[in-house]
Amino acid sequence: MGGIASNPVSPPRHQRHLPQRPGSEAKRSRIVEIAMQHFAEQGYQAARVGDMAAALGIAKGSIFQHFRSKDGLFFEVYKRAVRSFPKYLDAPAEVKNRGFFEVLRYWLASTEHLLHEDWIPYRISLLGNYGTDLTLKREINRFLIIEDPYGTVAFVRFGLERRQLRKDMDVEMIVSILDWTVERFQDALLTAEFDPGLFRRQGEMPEKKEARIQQFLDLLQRAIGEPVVSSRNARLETRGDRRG
Amino acid sequence: MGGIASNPVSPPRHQRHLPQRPGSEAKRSRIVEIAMQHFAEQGYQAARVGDMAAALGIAKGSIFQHFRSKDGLFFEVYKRAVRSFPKYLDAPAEVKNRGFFEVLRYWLASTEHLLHEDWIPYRISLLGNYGTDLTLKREINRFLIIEDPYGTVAFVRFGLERRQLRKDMDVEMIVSILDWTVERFQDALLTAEFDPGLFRRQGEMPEKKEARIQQFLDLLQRAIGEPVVSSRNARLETRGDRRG
DNA sequence: CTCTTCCGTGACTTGAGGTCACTGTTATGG
DNA sequence: CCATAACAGTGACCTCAAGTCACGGAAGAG
Repeated sequence: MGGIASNPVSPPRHQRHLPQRPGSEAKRSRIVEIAMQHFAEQGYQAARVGDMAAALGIAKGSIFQHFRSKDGLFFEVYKRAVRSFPKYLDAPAEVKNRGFFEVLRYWLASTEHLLHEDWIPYRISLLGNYGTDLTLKREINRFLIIEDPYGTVAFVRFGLERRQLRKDMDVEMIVSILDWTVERFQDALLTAEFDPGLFRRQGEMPEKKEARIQQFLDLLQRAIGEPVVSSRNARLETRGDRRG
Repeated sequence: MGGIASNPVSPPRHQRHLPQRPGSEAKRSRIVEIAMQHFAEQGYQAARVGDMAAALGIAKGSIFQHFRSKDGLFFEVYKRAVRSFPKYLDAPAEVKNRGFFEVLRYWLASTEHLLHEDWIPYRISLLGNYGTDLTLKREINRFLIIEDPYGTVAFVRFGLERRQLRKDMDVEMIVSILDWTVERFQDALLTAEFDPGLFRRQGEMPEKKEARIQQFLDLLQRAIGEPVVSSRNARLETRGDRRG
């Protein structure tokens, strides 16, 4: 060493400093908000950081002062979008009282409505799931595991406590299956009208939508639901039982 | 607008002419082959068209004579990769004789092995499914629907004929479910060792892999399998029936 | 051998992400 | 109330990769 101890400028890392001043957080937030619009409207690649800066009335460089890169900015946008979604157990109490699969039905049926109100975060999550680089996707998945933003784990526990889910599978497996299929089913439902051709199959959705949801719920119930034993203490009173 | 279209389609005027000379197809093929390597190794964004040209010993411009854009080139690469995979019903005859779910088990168990032999096409399909732009993904999905490269539809028909799949669901629904879950399950199995952290959950895979496959098959069988009616001409002799 | 058609080329253009030395701006301290 | 330091913001600038094009050479056809 032997340098002058008071020299604080020694860091060879010319790492850009993260904002620290009070008003800074608000600015970051504004950037994220505008960026979300742009990403949602244009897609990841086509969205231009320069345009966002222009829309904000600031210099492009300023954006890179707050976010290391376009990827980093998108990641922040993605996190905000996903956090804005409701969790499974945010369903109304009377729905929750009717049990696991009714909660699921509730969300499947109302997603479309929520989407019409505010399609931007949905589009962002779609981009994050299917429309970015794999390196970013890795980051995103880590986030999803850590935060569990839809509260899937808690929801599965809820189902297990109510004895509506099988106990002979690991929780992990159930959570995975639920995540995968619900996500895809929802995407198929939604993109059928918003993004024709983006997802496969699931032809027309006019008024067959409810029927599809029913079919899907039945399927899930068979797959991960507690089996109905013909002669035992079947506590079915809380289950929304209908079957073709 | 700006579709993906790899083949420069019918120039409206004196646009660049598409290749017609005999040796041209072979050259196209060589480009796709090298491009596949580069995309697989670097990812979509990081792969450089210039590098591919250099590796081929040709000029960068030449690549753009055969493929309209990087996107178009990737699309061609993707198609080749996916077409190189076996179809469900390509399983050995003795496996097929054991029925639908045994065919599934066969592929799930052997995918890892196939992957070790040749990981490049697998990586490409991963990129196509999760790591490119949404516009490209739309093109990809159209292709998957039209070509059905894994023969899922035929496979489901096979299962229906053998009365191993429920008849109270549309074929489309079964195909969708199968596509979704198998794809994700496979990705989770494979990336667990090839791409740690890319996919969610499905913790350690050491020797529990077989158990996981079994669990997954059981689950699928409950979900889409023909229900086992206690007292009927249950033709179970061909089913791999084990249960915890 | 010549003419036409095609093919490959590489220098060039375009344009987006990202950087940096500098300048205003705001908070602290005497 | 000014001096000083730390920071926020700037925009000209850089880098680098996709995509273009006028040209020269090669491969048929006659």
